[in-house]
Amino acid sequence: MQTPLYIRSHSNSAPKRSIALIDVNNFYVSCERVFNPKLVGKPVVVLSNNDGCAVARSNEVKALGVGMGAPWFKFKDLARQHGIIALSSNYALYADMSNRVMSILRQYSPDQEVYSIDESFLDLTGFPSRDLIQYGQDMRQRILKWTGLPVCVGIGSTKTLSKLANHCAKKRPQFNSVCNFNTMPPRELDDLLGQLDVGEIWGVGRKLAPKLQALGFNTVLDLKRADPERLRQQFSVVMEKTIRELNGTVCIELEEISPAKQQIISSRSFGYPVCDYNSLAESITLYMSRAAVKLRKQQSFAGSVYVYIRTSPFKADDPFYSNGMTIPMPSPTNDTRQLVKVALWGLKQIYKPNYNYAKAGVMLGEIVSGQGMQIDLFSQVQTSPKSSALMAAMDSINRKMGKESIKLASEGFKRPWKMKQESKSPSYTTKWEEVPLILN
DNA sequence: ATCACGGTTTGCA
DNA sequence: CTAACGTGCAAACCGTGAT
Repeated sequence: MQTPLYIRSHSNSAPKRSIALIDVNNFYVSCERVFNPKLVGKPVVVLSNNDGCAVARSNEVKALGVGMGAPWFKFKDLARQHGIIALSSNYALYADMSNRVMSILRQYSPDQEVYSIDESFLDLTGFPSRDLIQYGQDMRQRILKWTGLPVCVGIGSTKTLSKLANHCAKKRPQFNSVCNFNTMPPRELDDLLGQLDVGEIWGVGRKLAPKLQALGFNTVLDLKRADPERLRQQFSVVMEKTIRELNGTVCIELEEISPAKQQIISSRSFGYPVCDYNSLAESITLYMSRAAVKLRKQQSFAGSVYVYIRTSPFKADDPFYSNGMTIPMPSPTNDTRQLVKVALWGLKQIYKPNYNYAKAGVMLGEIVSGQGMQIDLFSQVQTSPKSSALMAAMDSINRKMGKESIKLASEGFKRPWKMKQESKSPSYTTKWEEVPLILN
């Protein structure tokens, strides 16, 4: 079970970095296929919360032209024609599978940044560069064997380059799912970068790509050769960093410990339009409870609360209303009850009857750390021992007994507004009662 | 003219 | 059967009032 890990050799001069980006192919769809092999080879999409739009597509679905984020009701007909199987998202399953993948990857380097639910950076600097392709193949094999999930590995000297290498590993069969830019001859690499669209670059999206193209930067190579100073004027410091990273200068370091959030959001669209104050109040209570759990998990305190509600911007015949307000806390807190109370007060201020509300949410702001207590004299965090003991007890019970075993009564029990999830798979790995019995 | 601020918009994944 | 378009975060941007 223990595979030999390379011993990293450190030289005194700053070595060329080897940074790997490992990412699961079509992650949510692949998770579903692990537990339901009938889905293999078929066109499958996973829908966002509320069964709103496509957030993961199998290759078969991509081939049918369904874009990322396509609204479900708009391609339902196409789905029927081609037998696309649409599933609601099952975050309990994906989170659990993600944890398994991440802990396997952790065996391959002491320096890991978990970048998203399905992506991880590993710093492989000092590992013999020519062997890294084999090392990457090793990761792939092990993850496939132990979790059933297919991954691709991209390696480069910066995070931006490793992202691009990963893209090549996925799209270009000659790389066989592992692509190492660092072992390619410079000319060959530039030739490859010259074939990649500028929009493939990490941080260049829907808006920036056309702007860059208008300036004549069509390929990754074009941007790599751009003048970072000049583009910084025209765009921003982020663009300058991107260009330098394309040239192999590390500007974006691995963040092994994720920095504490400066703001924490919890919001949801409703399954059905909501008009009455009480339903809104229930949902706000629930969202604030979740936000407060996140806040305490990073051991912080919030100095302000933002609460907002809005109708659907898509329904032309319904009158539109959107409002929100920020409420400063007298002193930073992480007590659910106090935060909920303030949020509900805010809701009362912005609520107007007779609108069809489609979404509500809360945001915690002016977040300060509870550890360093980097707070000025006038706003000391004052947590009564009673409050923090209660919150700690709540969190620990919910950790042990499952989410929301204990909650405020005002969160509501019926939740008629709760989101639509019409075809969710069982939580195979986290809920016994949902696992189907297999007899014979 | 410049700054700090808060609220809003933009952009990305 | 209806009607139906996500969420979380940071950074940039922008108007305003104070200095």
